[in-house]
Amino acid sequence: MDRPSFDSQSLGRRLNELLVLSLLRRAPMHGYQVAVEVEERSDGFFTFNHGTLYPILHRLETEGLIAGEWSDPAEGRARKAYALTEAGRTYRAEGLREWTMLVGRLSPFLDDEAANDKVSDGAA
Amino acid sequence: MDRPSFDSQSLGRRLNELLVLSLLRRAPMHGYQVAVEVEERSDGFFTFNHGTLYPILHRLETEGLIAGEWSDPAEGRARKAYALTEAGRTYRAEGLREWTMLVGRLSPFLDDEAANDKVSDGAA
DNA sequence: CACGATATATAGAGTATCGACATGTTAGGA
DNA sequence: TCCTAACATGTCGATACTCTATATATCGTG
Repeated sequence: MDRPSFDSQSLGRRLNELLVLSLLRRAPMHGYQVAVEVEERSDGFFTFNHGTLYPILHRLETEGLIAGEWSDPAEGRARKAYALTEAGRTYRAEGLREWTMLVGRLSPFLDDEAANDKVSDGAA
Repeated sequence: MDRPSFDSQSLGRRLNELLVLSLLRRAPMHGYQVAVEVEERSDGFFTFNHGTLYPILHRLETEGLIAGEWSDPAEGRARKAYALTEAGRTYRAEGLREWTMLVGRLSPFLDDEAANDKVSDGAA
């Protein structure tokens, strides 16, 4: 039983991937569009620098989690639309579970008033 | 306008700090004890490698968020007990708010079924 | 007296984001 | 037509953090 432990080093990367995969889940998008959508839909809370986003997309594509396809050259400006693959869907679901677990596990550490009440593993 | 935005790069660091500060909030502890408590109280989900924990403690002390005090040499094994300072308490509260905000902001991106319901004026 | 657990500390390696730079296209106004 | 801004993708060096391994020293027990 590999009890899922927490890796603080890759947390940022995982979260960024989760953001991208979740956006692509609704509909295929190209890179620039992903950046704009994330920023707009979060009121500027989440942002993607180009130097961050494109390497992420390349990585996800290399790993087979998303599939990129260049637009028809006849259709004007060249764009690469990314679609979520089956593996990507699975990966996203797994990442979502892990995120939820992290939030849940962290909670008792953060609000220790509640923890005091609940987890009195011994009279202090 | 300092709308708090999200910094994925320092997320791991912030979370580790939040864990440490939250533990120290209950009572002063020395480094080794922090590592043991975190691991025990989370059933092994969170762990602190020594090479990770001690630099964190040094950093927090340098920034005045915790105050370390060496044990009385007469009391046997040398230990450095860290206590949360006033600044540390403030910093922890702020970090907690930011964490809560992150979780809240991320939520609509992750479960977009719910978002679908909410964004479109669906007659639920 | 040797050994493992306790306790703190540092150095080197690896990895990922960030900011800057680079390239080319499309649409609109002067 | 020319020029500018927005669109669209891409790469590279600097930076910053954790992780693994190593080092030192004390305490209790057999």
